[in-house]
Amino acid sequence: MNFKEIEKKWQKRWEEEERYKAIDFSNKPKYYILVEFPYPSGVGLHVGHTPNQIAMDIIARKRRAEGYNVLYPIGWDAFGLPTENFAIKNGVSPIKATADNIANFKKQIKSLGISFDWSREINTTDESYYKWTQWIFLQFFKKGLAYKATANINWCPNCKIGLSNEESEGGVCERCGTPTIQKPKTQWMLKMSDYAEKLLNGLDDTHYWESIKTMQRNWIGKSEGTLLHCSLVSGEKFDIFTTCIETVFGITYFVLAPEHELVDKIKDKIKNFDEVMAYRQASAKKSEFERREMLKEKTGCRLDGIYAINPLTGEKVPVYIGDYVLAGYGTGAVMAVPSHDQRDFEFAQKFNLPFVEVISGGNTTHKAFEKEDYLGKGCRLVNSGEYSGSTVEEAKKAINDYLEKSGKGKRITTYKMRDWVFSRQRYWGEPVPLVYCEKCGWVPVPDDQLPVTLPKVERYQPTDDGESPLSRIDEWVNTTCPHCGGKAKRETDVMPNWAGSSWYWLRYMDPHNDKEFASLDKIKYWNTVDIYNGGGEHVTRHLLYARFWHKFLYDNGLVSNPEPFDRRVQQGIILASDGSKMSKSRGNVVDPLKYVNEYGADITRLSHMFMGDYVESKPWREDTLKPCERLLNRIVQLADKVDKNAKTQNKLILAQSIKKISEDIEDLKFNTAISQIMVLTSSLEKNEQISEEDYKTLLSLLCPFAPHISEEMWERLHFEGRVDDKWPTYKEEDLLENVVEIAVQVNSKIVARLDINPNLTDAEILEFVKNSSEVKDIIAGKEVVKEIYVKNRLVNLIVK
RNA sequence: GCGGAUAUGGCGGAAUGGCAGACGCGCUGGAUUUAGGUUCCAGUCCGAAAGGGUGCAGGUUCAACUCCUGUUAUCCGCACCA
Repeated sequence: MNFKEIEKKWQKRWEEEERYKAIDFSNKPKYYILVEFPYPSGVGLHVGHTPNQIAMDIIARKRRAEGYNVLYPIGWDAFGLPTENFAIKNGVSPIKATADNIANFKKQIKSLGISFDWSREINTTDESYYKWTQWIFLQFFKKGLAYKATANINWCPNCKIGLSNEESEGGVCERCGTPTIQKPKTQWMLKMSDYAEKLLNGLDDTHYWESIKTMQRNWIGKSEGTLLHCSLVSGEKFDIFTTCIETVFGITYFVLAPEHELVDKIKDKIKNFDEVMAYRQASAKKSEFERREMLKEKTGCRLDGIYAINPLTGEKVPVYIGDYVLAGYGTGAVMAVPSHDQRDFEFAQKFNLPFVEVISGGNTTHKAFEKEDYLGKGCRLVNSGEYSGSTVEEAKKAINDYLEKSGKGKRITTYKMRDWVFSRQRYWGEPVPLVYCEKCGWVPVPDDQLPVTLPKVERYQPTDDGESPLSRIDEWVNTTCPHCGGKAKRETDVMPNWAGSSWYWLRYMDPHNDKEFASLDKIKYWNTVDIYNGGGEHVTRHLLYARFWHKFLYDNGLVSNPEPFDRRVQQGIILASDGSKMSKSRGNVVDPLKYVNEYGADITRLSHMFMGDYVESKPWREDTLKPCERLLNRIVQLADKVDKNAKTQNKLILAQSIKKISEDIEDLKFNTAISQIMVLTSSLEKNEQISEEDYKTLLSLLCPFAPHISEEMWERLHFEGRVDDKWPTYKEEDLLENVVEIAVQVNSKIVARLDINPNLTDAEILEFVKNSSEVKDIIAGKEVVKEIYVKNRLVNLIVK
């Protein structure tokens, strides 16, 4: 059988008849399947990308056969660094590089016979697309959710360029190896923190995997605690945040983040200010990466001559700065209770600071007795003044009440999730559609002037002072203020790669609309994405950004549903054969086209899905190709046995297969679904003749996995209609068996396997088992104290 | 350090708390073939057997790959969650 020729024929036919086009407002029930749209890199589509498209294609094809109006679209997430760097290196324009890469990807995807609705293809770098990315950004701006703030960027002092985290991995510049430093830069921010609570609560309305919900919850990081107003002996005030106010009597020092503003305020009073500044500078040089990696060894610096007062005890304690305290979380300052916080414990040991145990019941000689250890265990306070003797829970409440009454502090909720740094000083992104006017400040570009198109530049590199290359084009930068008509300058930063992917599923619903990003009618019809498949690496950031944008649009009446995705599932990463990550630099990228050319699309698809559990990451392997090829050849040969006059002899195995394959597809267990197709095929092969109905069922079950050959065999045998016109169903009664083998245990040990009639009552079966020759002798003369019968599975007799 | 996951034959992997190893790969033997390949048939967790066996140590249960506690290793993500 020449699979490749058949596949070309069917792919052409599907395209001509627009077979997989999703119909707006169809009367059929809708089903929206989304795969993360790929980044069209120069490496080409590789087998790391393809499983998700194949897997969702299987679901899409099954759903269509079941009578759904399926939306299964595809597009390109094409802005961003890889293409920009490729452009710089090779001296081609990113526009051309993107177009070339997309053409390549498209060819590869089409060769696999994925049933995308190509009429809805989108590309984040098209002006007609990013016009709306800019427009949505302006809605954030108009609602006060886009603001300017100073944030650190990774800066290479040698290349004089801002680097992404990826480009400065390990704290060194990827290009020249120079250690990077943290450089403050004014940036656009999106106020995601305003949506923390909504993003948290909204998870309850979704059907994401529980592990994904947990990761999002942890990322949002809601934490309820106490804001405690503290002051230095010299009078200056500062706040700290703690979740463990019950340990307040155990404070033996305070620690501020190195960048904390209080340090500047009191610099005249710090005796060792030079030393403090040196520490601060050393910390600033550390990347996030280093701060994380170096925490085995706590570092810090005492503020000599500075003491703070414990607001509850009035006690005088020293103050330190230390970079284990982060400026961006809480208040950038902590109360240190070394007996009950492990980080404080380590810091105190290093700097020889005192320990005061205030929660009894633990041992604090070698490590801290932390809240995880004492909460909910009825532990009581000690060394805590009037609170000594109270339980932790009582004390927490009483101390908080006292603080609120006395004005020394209050209960607050904080979130770990930070606002989103939304500027990049780069070229290949959506220009931020704002202009700055001396008189009017930041003014949005009016809707009728959108999009602000990305101008052509000669050099794609940022400037030496770290500004976007757009800042070099004076005639572009200089413009007039849309508000007052005076002189103004355009913002030269562009948006991050994440922007275009934060609303793309909405554009698929109405991809050619030039009046709105998508019409509300169509949004109402397609509504929530029913299943969204992507990589585990996007579970926190992309998924939160996307939900954030969607919720913002919902709050402004622009979409009809509060959550964008109902189900979120993820595929395992396909690694190279040796278990390492696939990447161009390693030269271990596997091109699916290679297998399509050699074996054809159907076998390539089957072999991808047969490789193992879809959800687990695994190395690429080729040894699943052969068995899948064998399977298809066997199914083709089986056609010779099809006989118009034959009657079905396979009710049971067919019913079992329909049930198992249907359920397995829903559960993303494609590997076991294929196993069942193999089992069914083997079973049918035992027949001399096969009825048309039986063979049709086999082809329909195979179709989502291997659509080309299924269509072809259906046509060759002149069956009516098409193979995917309807999904096979079965009758419950066909699943009933006449004889079932059960295991028989005595004292939980298997002693026999017996065939039983499952229609007998439980009592009859137990009687039958006890009287069987295999069991009779073993239990003779003993007392049966317990009898367990698990239907159609086993009998366990407990005897004494 | 934190968060999420994973651990089963020579290999990939199956198993609503109920017969561990489905389905494959590989391997062994046989048939077909001038030969190789293809295809087909049989066997294949370990052990001679009694038995043993799902990373390791405990626990719950008539019964544990599955649930609980602890522990180790590996993978992914990360922004030291006070």
